[in-house]
Amino acid sequence: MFNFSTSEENYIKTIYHLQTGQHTVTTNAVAEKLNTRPASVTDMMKKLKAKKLLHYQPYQGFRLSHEGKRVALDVIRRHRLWEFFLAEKLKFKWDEVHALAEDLEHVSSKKLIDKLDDFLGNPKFDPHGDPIPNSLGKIDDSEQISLADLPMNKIAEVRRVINQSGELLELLQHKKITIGARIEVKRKFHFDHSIEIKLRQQPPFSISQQLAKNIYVS
Amino acid sequence: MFNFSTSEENYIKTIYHLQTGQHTVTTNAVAEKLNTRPASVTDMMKKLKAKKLLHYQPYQGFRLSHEGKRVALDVIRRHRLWEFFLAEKLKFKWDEVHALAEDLEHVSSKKLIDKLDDFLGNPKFDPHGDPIPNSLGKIDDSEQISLADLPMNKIAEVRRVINQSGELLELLQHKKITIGARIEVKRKFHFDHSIEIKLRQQPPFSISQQLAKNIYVS
DNA sequence: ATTTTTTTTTAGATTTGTCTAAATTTAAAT
DNA sequence: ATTTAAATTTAGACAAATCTAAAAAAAAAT
Repeated sequence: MFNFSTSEENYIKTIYHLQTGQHTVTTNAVAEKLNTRPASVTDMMKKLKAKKLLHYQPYQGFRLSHEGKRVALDVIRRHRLWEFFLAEKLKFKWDEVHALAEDLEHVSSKKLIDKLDDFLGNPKFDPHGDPIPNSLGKIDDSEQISLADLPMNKIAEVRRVINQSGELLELLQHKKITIGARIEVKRKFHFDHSIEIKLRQQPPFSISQQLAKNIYVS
Repeated sequence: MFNFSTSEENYIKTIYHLQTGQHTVTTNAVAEKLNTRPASVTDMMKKLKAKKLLHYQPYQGFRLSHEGKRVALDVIRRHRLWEFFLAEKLKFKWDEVHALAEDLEHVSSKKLIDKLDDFLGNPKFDPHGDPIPNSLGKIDDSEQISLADLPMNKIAEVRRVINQSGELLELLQHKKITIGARIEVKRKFHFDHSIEIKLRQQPPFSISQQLAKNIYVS
């Protein structure tokens, strides 16, 4: 386990997010994401290649190495845990937490992050619904779908809510729909697309399509 | 309100701690505290002088300006709030929090720190017993004395406990002596220097001199 | 198959914060 | 009052991370 600069961590994290499937990540894409110039990206790629954090041949784009992914997941873990902390404990709005977590994520004491994780109750998803890697870098990759698209009689877990308005939160609270709750669709009414759902220890009740679309489960 | 680099903040904070009374702060003293070389200190002093954060004439030492003190208190506020958070919420030992807070203190969003302050219940003292400046930079400068030295029949407030052993904490918990509790010395026994104390809503009871010496009040 | 355009890299410069070694100033000692 | 020692500053260099402008390579268009 080595230590990386804030700048290195930002590049690694960005590449992680950009690299999906087999595709190679391009210089321009990274430059745009990080608001820097392509030349700066090339400079950093040389550095990260020398540190064996990514595979890179000039003009051929790059991909993170195994070690690079490990570092990326570590940064992402820190980021998402801080986001969770900011939203859950400090009552920041969902759209405010990202920018603050960008700074906090670079404080990299492993012990600090693991204790923070415990303090927060080992959350599995951040306030945006993105999964939080555990201390080994393992990430829950189960797909999330809208409750409106959940097949009938399949039990799923509430992961997140898209809309962050006070009105929605009030409604959820009243219906006792909380993050982590197990939920099941019992019926679908085609007339208005409302659905009847069932929570544990409760009789079934129905909710509007509008609400269902805002709730994501997996 | 401007923004300062981590390095600038560290210099300002260090000078604040070193400057007591009328004395001027020396180049060597700062260099030693920050583990840098005197030449680096001189370089930074020029920079901070240009930013009007301190008064400085070559070879004459330096003192923070009004603005410099404001910045210092802001950094110190952030540092001590994070220390409180780490000790109180994440259950770090008192001797572990300082190093971590050194990193966290440079995340400087005012809103973040004010929300953290509220979340922690607006603590007045950090785990080492040092006062936490409020968001305006005002600091509680009341003296702290050992409970063993508190005059009789004078009500004081428990500020901190020197020793951080589990044994001591266990004893304090049993006696229900907590930070912030109002406490009063009722009698002093000269035989063994034990003292009889009284807490609110409780009958008086006595504690050993050894314990009293470890409790600081103000 | 060229030419043109786009992408990427190189070369050289800049800023911040640091350093070493030498020069200068101040303080201490004789 | 000099000399010596200690503290401080200057001069010049370096590493990290960035930039601009120019060169080179790859991709797209004719």
